[in-house]
Amino acid sequence: MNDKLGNWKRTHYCGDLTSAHIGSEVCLMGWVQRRRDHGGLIFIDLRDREGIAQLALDPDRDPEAHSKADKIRNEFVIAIKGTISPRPEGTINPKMKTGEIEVEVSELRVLNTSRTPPFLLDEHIDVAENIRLKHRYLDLRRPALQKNMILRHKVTRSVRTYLDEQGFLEIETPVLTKSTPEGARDYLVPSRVNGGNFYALPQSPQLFKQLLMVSGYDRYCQIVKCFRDEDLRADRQPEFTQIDCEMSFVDSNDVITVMENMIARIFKETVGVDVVTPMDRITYAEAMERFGVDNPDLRFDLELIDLSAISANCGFQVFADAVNKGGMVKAINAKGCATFSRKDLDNLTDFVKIYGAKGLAWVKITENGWQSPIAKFFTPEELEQINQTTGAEVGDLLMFVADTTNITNEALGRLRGHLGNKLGLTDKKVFRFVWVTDFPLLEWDEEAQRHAAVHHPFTAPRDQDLALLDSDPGSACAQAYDLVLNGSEIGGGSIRIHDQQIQSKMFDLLGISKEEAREKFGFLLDALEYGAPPHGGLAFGLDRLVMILTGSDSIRDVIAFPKTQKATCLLSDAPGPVEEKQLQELSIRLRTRKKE
RNA sequence: GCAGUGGUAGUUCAGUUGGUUAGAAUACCGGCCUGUCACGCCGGGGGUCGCGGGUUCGAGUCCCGUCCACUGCGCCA
Repeated sequence: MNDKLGNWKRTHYCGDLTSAHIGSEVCLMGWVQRRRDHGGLIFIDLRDREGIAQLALDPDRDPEAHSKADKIRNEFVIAIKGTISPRPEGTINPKMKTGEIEVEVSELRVLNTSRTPPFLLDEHIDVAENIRLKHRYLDLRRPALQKNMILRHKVTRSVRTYLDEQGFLEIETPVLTKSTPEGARDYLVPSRVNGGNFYALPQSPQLFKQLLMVSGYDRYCQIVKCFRDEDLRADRQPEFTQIDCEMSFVDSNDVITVMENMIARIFKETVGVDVVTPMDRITYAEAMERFGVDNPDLRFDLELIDLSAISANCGFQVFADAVNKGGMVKAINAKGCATFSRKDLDNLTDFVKIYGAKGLAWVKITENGWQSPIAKFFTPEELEQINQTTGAEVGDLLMFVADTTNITNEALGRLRGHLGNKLGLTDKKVFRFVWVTDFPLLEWDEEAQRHAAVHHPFTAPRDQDLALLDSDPGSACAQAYDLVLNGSEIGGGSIRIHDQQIQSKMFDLLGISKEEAREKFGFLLDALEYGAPPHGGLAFGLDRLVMILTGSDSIRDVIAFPKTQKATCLLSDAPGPVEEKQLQELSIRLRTRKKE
């Protein structure tokens, strides 16, 4: 059966071996990636978290080890002692990091056997995700995921080193806390001792980090789990990790500077990329105008062009109506895309419809002018005006959306991103950062017929916009900033309100009564009255950041034990039912109970 | 909650107009093989066609329902 580990000590990781080790006696431990049995000679690819090394077992050199190797199968755990030797002439494997050497095995111990794994743990194997998730401990044994986990570790190590150097203190905040109905849906935890009452898991440590500022810990940070009970996406999990920071006696520029230097440090130390600082900044208004979204991907152009002025009186009713009803007409000029087929264009039309656009007008610019279903609606002068404004040249494809401002921007903005991908303009090795600043403070919630905070209710308005809170609150801008990387929001923050009176005014604007504010946020309002310093901060989404650094398409590939789209864990089968007794202790009676 | 895609051997997939015993590759098992590296050669075993119902002489294939995974919309201060 299995051998004992005995007093063997591992001397090297498989992946670390190089020709510099030739002649060394080594002891390796790991998993069998693959066994190649030539009848006489047996090769074993031994894998550990750092890589793969080839073991050579010669029946003449060590018959005992060779006969043990005969029975070894994939994913057995073995330990070997042997000598590093150069591979014979002509058998060097340039595809392997350790391909110049192999281990001449002298002794072999089988530390454990393995059932045949449900899937091969090779790089090139493609397995359905539900099967990977069910056997996550095997999936995590694959080199690709191990690389991701190791890189994730390096990111948090960089963050902690940098923030420590900058004088930040890592302080933990409660995980069992109070439900705040603003924002995302809370995960609730019933209290046994206080029957009928519930804790909430934090959506972010927002209030506690502000309290820490009041307490004088003027630079706080925490790498912290946050929870939001909302539906999942490829880049969204219900529990996720934030790099959370807060600083006192600072303005937006101070926060941005400290944070972009942290990002530069991370990129240098994890992927060896030099990030140029200071990073670009654009205002929210400019982002919407040029890109239609507040998280623009600056790796490519394809900017949105406003044709509202030209369209207001044009002969095409769809365009004119959109503008005259207060909406807008915008276009994208996809250079050289006049070759798109009718089917391509139909697909793009379906794409913009997802975002509420009623359709996508298009024009192919040919030698003979406009080739387009809408060409007949425009006068030659109007055609010329549109050509000039969009910079249209022969071979180009113009695409138009005419709708409300919001729908036009969103539909074309998303189409821009979609085209960027389709046209291969989104190189994953390129990292383009941009700070988006001056977000609106409030947005009008049509359903609730009141203002809602764009960021959160503790975000400070710009100093110059304070007066607007009384006259025209909807046009006030916030001291808020998002960091966008390659079209993905990786972090966001703001200067907070530290003046209790302004905070009260914000609650008024948000339609939160004095009583309600006291009940929900009383402890914060009180704290603001005891010498709260000016402060602000920011939180990065660690998972998304690592996703981009590793080039992953799914957030699940950078989380060790992620959840499915229905927020279940296929490995542990969570969530699951509980004993009736447990429910009784929690004063909970279920409306329905699944039959066991 | 909604829309789309998918679910057939351990795994990745094919399966025509509804028609013989549901195939391939790979993995697995056995045999052979002393320089392979996704080794090779020979042989073998392996299927609740996601689940439930219906139509039919006959369903992997058509219809209804349902479950699961993924992508997106709504949602996510």
